[in-house]
Amino acid sequence: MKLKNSYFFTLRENVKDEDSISSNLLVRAGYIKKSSAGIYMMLPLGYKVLQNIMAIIRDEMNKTGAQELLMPALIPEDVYVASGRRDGFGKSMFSLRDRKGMPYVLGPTHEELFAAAAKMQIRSYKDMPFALYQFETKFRDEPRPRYGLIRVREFIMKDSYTFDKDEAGLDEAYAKQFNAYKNIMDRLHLDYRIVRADTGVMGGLLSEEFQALTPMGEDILVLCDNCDLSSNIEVAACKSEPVIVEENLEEVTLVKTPHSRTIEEVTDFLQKDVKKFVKTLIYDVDGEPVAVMVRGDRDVNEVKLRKLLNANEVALADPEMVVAATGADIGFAGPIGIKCKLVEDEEVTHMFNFITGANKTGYHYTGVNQKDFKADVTGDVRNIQEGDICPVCGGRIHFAHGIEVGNTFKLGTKYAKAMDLQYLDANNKLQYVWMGSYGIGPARAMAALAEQNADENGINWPADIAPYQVAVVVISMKDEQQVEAAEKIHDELEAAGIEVILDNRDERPGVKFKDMELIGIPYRITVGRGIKDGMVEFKTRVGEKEDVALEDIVAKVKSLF
RNA sequence: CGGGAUGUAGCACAGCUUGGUAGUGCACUUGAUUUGGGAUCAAGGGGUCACAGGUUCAAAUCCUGCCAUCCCGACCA
Repeated sequence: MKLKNSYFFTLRENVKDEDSISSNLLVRAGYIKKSSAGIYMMLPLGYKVLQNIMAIIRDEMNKTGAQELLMPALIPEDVYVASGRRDGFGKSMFSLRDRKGMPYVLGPTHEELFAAAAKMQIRSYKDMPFALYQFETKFRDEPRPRYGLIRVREFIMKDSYTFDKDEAGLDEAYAKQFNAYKNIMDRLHLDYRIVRADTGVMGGLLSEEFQALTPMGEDILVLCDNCDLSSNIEVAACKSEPVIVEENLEEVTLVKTPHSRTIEEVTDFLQKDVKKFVKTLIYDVDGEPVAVMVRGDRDVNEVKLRKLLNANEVALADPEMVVAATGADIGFAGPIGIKCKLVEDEEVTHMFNFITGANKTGYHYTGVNQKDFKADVTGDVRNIQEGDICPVCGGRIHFAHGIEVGNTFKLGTKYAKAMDLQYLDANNKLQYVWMGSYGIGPARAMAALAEQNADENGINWPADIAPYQVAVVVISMKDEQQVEAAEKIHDELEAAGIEVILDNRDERPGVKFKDMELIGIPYRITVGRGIKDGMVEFKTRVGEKEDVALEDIVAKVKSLF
């Protein structure tokens, strides 16, 4: 590829409406450009990287024996109504009507259509197992797109689906896909962790996420200093510290706490350790108010709460619901005398003589103990924190941040039941098909790689991901000898199947060097004044310069691949 | 969906308070001098000041509405 007369541009400054290292670099380097909120143009350089990533994914998918196909993006709404997921997705589905008024949606994920496809194949247990996959554009109307390619509203996803006759078959298929995902992450050179996660809208038996580690990642990964615990915070179990029993139980005392609503305000006012407080939050659980008690320095984990209560939707209650449940303004809720269901975090049962709201505006109770109220449900409903005890081994917990690049689900028979996907077993009995689904976001992988491999000069792609492996920079386009030699190197490398970019623009050397580093080409050959002595210069993206004889340079570069 | 901010040249911004010829840097064009790490000088091109109304002799500037984008939160596969 020769730069002159090709589509290529870079920007010297950061752009205002990009909010992460990767998106700023990718935009500045001319890989992508925001078209509207959460929707991006994939420009030639970006599309090349994306295709390199997709090629690796496709290769690993094919190795599992999965077959590639392509589903439509435009899907009748009925399909999601039938599976019961129309409401689950809610506003995050793009929906539209055709000329006859028929409601359609733009597919956010494709379990339903794949189940329909499987239905055409499956009659008996002899028709399984098999696996299908696609690279398809997904549409999800995110409330808040951000971080460039990380959280977008339109993106390509590789999704695969496995179909088996029983759980053992699913386990095997899942293991195969899981292994392929590990290979993919390794071949992409991503620094990643695999964590247990919530099954969310997908439902099913098991969910594991492939998280690319980066400080800007939106997901919090719970890791242990001592064992191999690895979990998304949304499902990380908590274990309470050893209990120190306090013998002297105080009596409940009403204390005036004017203008003290938040935990910070009350702890400041009463001059007590925040761990002596219990905060009581009012949640709207499927329309009903539920009070949730956690220690003052803890956060409620809504995923755990939803599971504990077997609920569909959990959200903080609006002010009217809070006032109705507590009889007081927001900020004074407590367990004593609350007029709704009461959930107590397991850790609170180990606390003595603590402080709670009094359900009376401007007042709190001190000296509260278990005997003073009655919880309807007790369970683990808090977020684990750094420094907590590992629930598995007793070691200490620390956090990492990650970008969810891939996710694997053991769906079980949920979709088969919803879509009536059955087969005849060997005993001539109808059984439901066991499904797995597996997603990976190539563009997220691209952003995560840029995030993980950036320095002050730009991106530093792994060699087999970069849009071009080698840049040949001509120092002076007026020097025919240089131009001739550079073109020869370019042509020979290209003939050898190496992706090479020839910077033959009429620019100063500094501009060319900066640009090649910004876009992240791993190897650079500079053809300059040394050509008079038959020498060119070789340099890796982050390494030192090295003089190489012109006749050796092609062989040297070839030997790197 | 709540709170906040911003829309002025391809990019980053100033100008708005106090209405009166549309500005700066980068990028772009031409010329000269340069030429191994984002050159210098000179001369240029490029604008419906998001959009729609209103006030005014006169609106980027004041008022109303609207759209978009971003940030914080909520939400999130």
